Parts: sequence; structure tokens; C-alpha cells
Amino acid sequence: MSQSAVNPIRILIVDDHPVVRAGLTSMLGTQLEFEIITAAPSGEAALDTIARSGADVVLLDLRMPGMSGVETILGMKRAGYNARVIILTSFETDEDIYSAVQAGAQGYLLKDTSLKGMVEAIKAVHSGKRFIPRDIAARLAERMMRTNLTSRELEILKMLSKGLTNKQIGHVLGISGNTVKNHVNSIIEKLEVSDRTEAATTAIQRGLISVDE
Amino acid sequence: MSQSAVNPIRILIVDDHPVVRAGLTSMLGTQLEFEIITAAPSGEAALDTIARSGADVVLLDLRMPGMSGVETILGMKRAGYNARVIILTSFETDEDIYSAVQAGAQGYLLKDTSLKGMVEAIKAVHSGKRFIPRDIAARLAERMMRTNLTSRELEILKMLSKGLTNKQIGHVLGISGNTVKNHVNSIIEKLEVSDRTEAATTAIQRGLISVDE
DNA sequence: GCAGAAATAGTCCATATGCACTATATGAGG
DNA sequence: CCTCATATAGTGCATATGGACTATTTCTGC
Repeated sequence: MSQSAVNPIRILIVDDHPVVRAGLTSMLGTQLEFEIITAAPSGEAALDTIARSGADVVLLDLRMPGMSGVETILGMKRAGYNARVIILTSFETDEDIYSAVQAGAQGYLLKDTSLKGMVEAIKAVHSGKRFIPRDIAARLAERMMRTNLTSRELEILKMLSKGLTNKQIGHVLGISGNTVKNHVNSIIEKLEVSDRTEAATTAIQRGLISVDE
Repeated sequence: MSQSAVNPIRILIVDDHPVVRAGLTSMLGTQLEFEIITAAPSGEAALDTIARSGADVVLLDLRMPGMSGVETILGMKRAGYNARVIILTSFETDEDIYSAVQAGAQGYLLKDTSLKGMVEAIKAVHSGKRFIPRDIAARLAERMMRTNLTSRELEILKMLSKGLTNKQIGHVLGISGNTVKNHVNSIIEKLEVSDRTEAATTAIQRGLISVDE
């Protein structure tokens, strides 16, 4: 059974930016084999819509106010919807991509992709394949190889990046400053950096922590 | 002389993302009083186009590969084009906004703005007013009040964020570690942070330094 | 149950950091 | 010419940091 205008791929667009919704609708709407069902502004709205319309492919923005892209994917799974998901985002960190793929996204697209690239990705994902750009796939593999920080280490990393000393961190967490020092040392070792300052900046670069939290 | 469909506001869209170009064209094209001249993918293309078409208002993405938004504004000034400029971006640091306004942008819009907001901004800017959202204007004012780092301090801040010690920085710059320490202390004081680590992370947050340089 | 990972806590020690000073040289602007 | 900002260099000191260890507890996977 091949795709045709008679049996189009039903696409749901989920993005909080009006410009992006209009852009995708306008670009993809020119393709005969696609049918844009709805452009939803949020993950909540998407779950609502998908229940009624039964989309084949969901184009999903990762960063949205309220329910994030990853949360939306998980919500879809919980509700038993098995539409295929393509993540669509502008600026991405390795952590973002990783968690989205972990959650069950089948494709990954950058917003600067051309119409041709998007059509290709949507068709690939709809036919059951995965679609992840080569360079991003490489980074993903590297990310999975990398020794991960434990949740405790991540917690301490966040506090350290806000300028807290080991003693202060220990006080907040109710553990000794010595223990914090141990954690900081293993953070430095795992990230292969030379001190806590570089640990903070590389963590931001890799998306392990964000600048505003 | 009032605006009408007979004498429309001529708009040039400059953005490297096909989706955004399509979205803006589709959204603004519905307005009778606007005429979309071209959607150019880069600053270079924009300078070319503006020479031929004479746009009234330029919607300009700040972050583009090649010629940045700020460079495009400066290029326009040098060439003597006096179209009014609205900056349009997704994620912005205070430094970005500041330099764009310094360069001569009259308006500032986030990409998650609604059609209504965009129309308002374009009309305001075209009629000679400035259009900068209240919260962004506040941040801009705060930014201008803030004591600036000297070029030496900025230089040291960059190295410090890469994990270099004062002694190492001194060695690279050919000055004593004591002097570097003095600079680091004034950086910490000016940024109102508690140590070098927080200095690095706040600098990234404010856009004083970037994560990949 | 046992191995291994993770979190906890500690010691020792060399070095780095942050802070409070003083002091000199230089260049820009009134 | 004088002043101010900047960059330079230094001293002294309390504290923080990073590295190398040992050791106990708890939890998870096999």
C-alpha cells in the first residue's frame, strides 16, 4: 500500500510559535501526499487533538512553555497513541536529543531544514524508519558512550555553578563538606576538566545544566 | 498620508530558516496593508535585495550563519539604506539585544509573538516609533546601567571559564599571577557574584562570553 | 548471597582563591 | 596640568580547592 493523495499522511504540528506553525502548515501543505490536521500550540492541546483526529506523524517542538516535548511524548505513550514523532527544534543540546530519543521519538529535524529535507524525514518516519541526521546521530552515540553523572553529582554540579562552596552545598544537602568534595572531584574526573569552573561551563555547553535554573 | 492597500508597507524578511520565512510570509501576507517583497535567507542576500526593491521595513533574524543581524544593520547604514529594522529572534541574551539596538534597530520581536503583535510592531516602527517589549526594555536599561568589564577583564574571564588558573592566565598573557588575581577580583565585584565559577556561568547567561569559544 | 556502584565521611597536604590593602605607570579627557 | 580609569605588581592571610588516599553503609543486579 503506497502513499497517495487519496490516502495521505496525516500530520499534526505542535509548536508554541505562531510563526513556525504558519510556516510548517504553509510549506507542508503544498505536498499532495500530506494532510495537515492541526497546528497545536502546546503539548496539552496536542494530546487533546490526537485523541480526536488520529494523526500519523507528529511534528513536535522540544522547548515549549508548560508541557515540554519529552513530556508530550511520554503522555502520548501513556494514553496509548502510537503516532510516530519527529522532534523539531532550533537550538539543541546533546542532552535534549538524547532524552527525546529515549522517550521514543523516531526522527529529529532542525528548524533550518529545507522543505525537501522535511518531506524526506516525514516519509521515512511514516514508513517505519528512523530519521536522524548523520552528525546528530554521531553526537548521540558519543553521548551514550560517555560516563554519566549520578543524580547526586548533577545536583551538586548545579549548585556549584551558582557559586556555592563545598561547605555551603553540604549544608544545603545535609551532608558533610568532605563528601561534597568527593563528588566534585568525581565530577571533574568524569567531565575530564581541570577545575570546578570548567566543570560548570562544560556542563552548560553539553546541556547537562541550563543557565537559568 | 495614511497607509492603505494602495500604498502598502513594503516588507523584507531576512532569516536563514525556511520555516520562518514561509511562516512570516504566510502570516503577514494576509494583511492588506502589507506587501512582502522578498524572503532572503542571509544578510548578504538582503543587502542585495534592498538595493533593488527599496523596502520600508526589514524583519531581521539576529543569528544567522555568515553575516549576523548586527553586521547586516551596519552594512545597510554604510550603503545608505534607511529602511527601518525590526529584530526578530527566538532566544536572546541581553548582550544581543543591546548590540542590535546600538547598531540601529528600531524594534524587537520574539518569534513567539502573535500575528496581532507583529502587525502592531511593524506599523509602529514604520510610522517612526520604536517598538521594544516592556520587559525587554527594562532589561536593556539595566544592561546600560551596569558597569562594563574592560577588555582585559573580558579576556581573562574567557580564559578563566576554560579552567585556567590565575598563574596559567598570567603566563599566557605575559603578566604576573598577582595582576590576574586583581582582575579576577574586579570581575567578581562587577558581576556581583561570589566566586570565579559563578562569574563564568553568569557571563555565559548574560551573553558576555559564549560556550564554544 | 555477593560483587559493584553510589553515597557517605574522614585525613593529609600542596596549591589556589578571595579579600584587603599599597603602589606605580600610562594614557585619555577635561 | 590634573584627574580618573586601567593595567600593572606586590604583601599578607584566612579559607577553599584538588588530589590521593581509607573506610563504612546502602542498594542494585546477577
